[in-house]
Amino acid sequence: MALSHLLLQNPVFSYLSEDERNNLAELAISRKYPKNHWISHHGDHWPYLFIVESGSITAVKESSEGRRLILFTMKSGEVFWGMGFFQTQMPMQVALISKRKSEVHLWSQESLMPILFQNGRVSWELARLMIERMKLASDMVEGLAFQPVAGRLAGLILSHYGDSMGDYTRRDLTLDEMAARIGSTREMVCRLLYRFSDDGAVQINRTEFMISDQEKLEGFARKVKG
Amino acid sequence: MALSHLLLQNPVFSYLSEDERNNLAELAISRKYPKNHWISHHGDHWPYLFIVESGSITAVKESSEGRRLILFTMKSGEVFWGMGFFQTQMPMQVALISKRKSEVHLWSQESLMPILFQNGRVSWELARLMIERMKLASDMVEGLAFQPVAGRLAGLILSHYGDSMGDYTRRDLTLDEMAARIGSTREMVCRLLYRFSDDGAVQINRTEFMISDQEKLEGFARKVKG
DNA sequence: AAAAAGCTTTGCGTTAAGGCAAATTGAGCA
DNA sequence: TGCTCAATTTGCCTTAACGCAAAGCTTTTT
Repeated sequence: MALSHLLLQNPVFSYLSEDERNNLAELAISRKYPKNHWISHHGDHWPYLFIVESGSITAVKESSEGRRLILFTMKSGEVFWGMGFFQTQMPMQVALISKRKSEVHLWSQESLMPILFQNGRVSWELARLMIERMKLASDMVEGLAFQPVAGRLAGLILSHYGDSMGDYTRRDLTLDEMAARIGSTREMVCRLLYRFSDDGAVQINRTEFMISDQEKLEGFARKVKG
Repeated sequence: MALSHLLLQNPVFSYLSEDERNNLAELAISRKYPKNHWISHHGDHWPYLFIVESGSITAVKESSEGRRLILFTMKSGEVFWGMGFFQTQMPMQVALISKRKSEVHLWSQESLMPILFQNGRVSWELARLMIERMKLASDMVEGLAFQPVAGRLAGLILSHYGDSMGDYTRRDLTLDEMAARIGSTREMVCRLLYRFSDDGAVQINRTEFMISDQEKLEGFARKVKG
């Protein structure tokens, strides 16, 4: 069965004994979501922890004026939890949305807590995972506070298209998606892409895209406000 | 002794047995810092966890252009840790600075880890504490991404001067400090304070300050970009 | 194949945020 | 008391970041 395999591979749950793992697999609630399903909303009480089986789930913040900020995306094998899993009164800080047809396995706080109390190593590894998320949040704060929009966009391009350096690739992120990842607007993103192009850092047309000068793009990414 | 008392009061370490707590107290490294001492720098490898005995420690990010962002301040009884405490390779994301003469008790990763492995409840409580920090980071991200500077300043005023609603108080934060807490500049803060004053939300002069209309200030705090 | 829907691109005007420098004022100290 | 130094305040000017709306392409649907 796929779940026990996921657990065995997992950097947190692999520290359970085989029995405990089987027990855990029993307790799991498995859910399938269609594309673009809202799994939870900002403000919800949602005391669950889950592991992604397949598909992809994004964590998103939304402003009352309709702006979006995409914080991160989770794929197969990744673990996430609602704030309410640890702090009973605390509501969700983000919405969770399945970007594609996805399957996840959930545990409620009550069902998982005994296992965590019993097993310090697993709790520890969970804490390590939280540190990684903290790092993401920390980087986001730093970007928003110190970098101009152009710098954040350059960083996004490098991390997202960094592999296909020098080749023309299909543009697989819409302007709106890019904007939501850096906290800006589609128009700004469009203008900046062509500014990067004017500077020779990238080549771009309506459907394709290439990083032509990594150094230059890194230069943009390093620029700070002030 | 003060440390064992701190540990007994602490929401994390109070779950240790008395023996374990005494053992923990033995292992602690106690340090006194003068005012404005840099305990660690951004980028350091700093694998420690600590509890504040007295004074106050602030966590700060700095940009290469000299901008500052104050993330939070810790006082007596509060616990914090460097990223390296959990993830050996991970450098500090913030600098730690003692704002006043302060004393802290530190534990290195090696000395504390066995206790955490052994004691799932303590690890769990530590995870809960991390969730609280995550909430702070989450709020900061939301503010930076969605609120204009005026909104962030209004929020700061409400949380910092909210107690002394309606009374003239000494201005105990400099413009630079306020600016560093909301990710802006002293000049902006100054102008906005007087704009709030023009709108009747606050009263202000060079040395004193009063919230005169809480509702109005909350109105500013609620405004969002877009 | 035509039409609709969804993205992308760009011109134009506006506002928020910031930078610099000079003037002003307090607070602490010689 | 008078002086020094740090913090505050403000005028003036610049730039970054938008917002809107009109085109212009692609992709999907009918």
